[in-house]
Amino acid sequence: MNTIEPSDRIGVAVDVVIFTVDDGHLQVLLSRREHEPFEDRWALPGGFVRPDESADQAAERELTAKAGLVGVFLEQLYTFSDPARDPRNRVVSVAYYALVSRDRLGAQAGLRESRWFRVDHGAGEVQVPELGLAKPCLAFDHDRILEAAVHRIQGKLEYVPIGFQLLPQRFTLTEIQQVYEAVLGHPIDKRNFRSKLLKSGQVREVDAYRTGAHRPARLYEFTRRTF
Amino acid sequence: MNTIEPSDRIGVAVDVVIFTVDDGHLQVLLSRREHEPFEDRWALPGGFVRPDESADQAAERELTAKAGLVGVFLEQLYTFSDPARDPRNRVVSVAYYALVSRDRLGAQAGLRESRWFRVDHGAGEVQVPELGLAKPCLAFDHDRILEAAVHRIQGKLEYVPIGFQLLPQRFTLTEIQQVYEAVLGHPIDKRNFRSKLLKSGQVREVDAYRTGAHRPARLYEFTRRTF
DNA sequence: ACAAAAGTGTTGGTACTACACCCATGT
DNA sequence: ACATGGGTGTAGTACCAACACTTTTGT
Repeated sequence: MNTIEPSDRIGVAVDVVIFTVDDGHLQVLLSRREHEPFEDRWALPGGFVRPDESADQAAERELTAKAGLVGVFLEQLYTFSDPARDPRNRVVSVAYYALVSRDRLGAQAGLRESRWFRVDHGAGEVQVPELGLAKPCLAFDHDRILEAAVHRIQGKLEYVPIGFQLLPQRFTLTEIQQVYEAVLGHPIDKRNFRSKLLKSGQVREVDAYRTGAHRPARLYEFTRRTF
Repeated sequence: MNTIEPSDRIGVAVDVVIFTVDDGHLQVLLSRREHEPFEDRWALPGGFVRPDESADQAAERELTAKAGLVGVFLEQLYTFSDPARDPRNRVVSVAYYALVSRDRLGAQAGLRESRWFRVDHGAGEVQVPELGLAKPCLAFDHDRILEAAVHRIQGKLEYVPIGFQLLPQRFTLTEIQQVYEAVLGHPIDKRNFRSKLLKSGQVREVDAYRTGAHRPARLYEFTRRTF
């Protein structure tokens, strides 16, 4: 118990659930696997933790390597350790989730056959409609990881201001409402949403308007800029 | 990236923060380490995950082996993976926390030089007064793990009914209030606490009284008996 | 002029806080 | 009888949900 036997050693990986909101829907970045096991199946971006880095660092590294993203919101989600979760080797996965705004997605997201997929979660069930309704639709236990990540951001959104991670620096109140609706999966009353958000002091109005096909919309920014 | 090199393998351990409430205070079970590193220092009970078990199973096994506890509330907390957290080998620790009622603590808790220590957390700082105020007072990064566990149960207690895990099946309203006060670290108004708890439907009164030195107190039990 | 999204207040109900006195029992 | 913990209600405030119309712009 005080020394580590080789047999006690286990592969440690990170998997990152990268979310964005686009087109009024929650989206997740998936990569097509290029190797066995689960070759050609869609999976969460991930990889092994190196001997000299923490899991947090490994997750950041994955984020940069697989999605070209630096400095985005990233938090640990849960550790998945079923001995059978990888059919070949014993691998424990420390799962993370990241939130990215559309405007930080450049051409990078085309790297390594990876794409954004819409995530639906109407009646409790979390689904990736493009991949069919039958579970599992992802490699390994990534369906479970995705489901846990969706539940986490839903719960967290209600009491911590993480919504702005999914928005550009300046945004309209309608845009932030759409983010909330996409994450929570249900419509929200416009007047209640706006008055609550403004009273909370999380946002401040700026002297600019988003101009478009109709009446221009006032722009806002978050008061606490993190990172 | 598709096969695991020996150099990618890392020791995977679990550490369990076992809480109880006694004497109006939150208490944590610590074991004295019998080996290097940190020999003779107090530490959270823990051990390596075996090749054929999940981290959850390893945590349950530790709970039984180190504290004689079976079937108690146990949840994953966070995974600690700083490469320097163990000065000798690379070990990632999946931390858990457990909640136990005093009445389930038998003579078992004397095993392997382990004892309960009071945990204080008045002004945000989490401290084990008996071990002094200077940090670190525990082995490895166990101070950080303990702190994270205290924050977790404080947050969770406010919106999920986990308080009854720290109580015997039947209890008085004063007893459950003392549990809340011990965990949250501040006094609570008696009338507000009672009316809120009763209105929530979490408890049901039973036809029995706790008799003692003064007026007998009505006993209650939780409506949802888990496990 | 019209289509489309922006913007704006009130009302009723519910939940939370603060607060002080009488009751039942053992000694 | 008294000391000790058990038990109870109300009033003010803050938050939440439901709800519909006017304004501004581009076409």
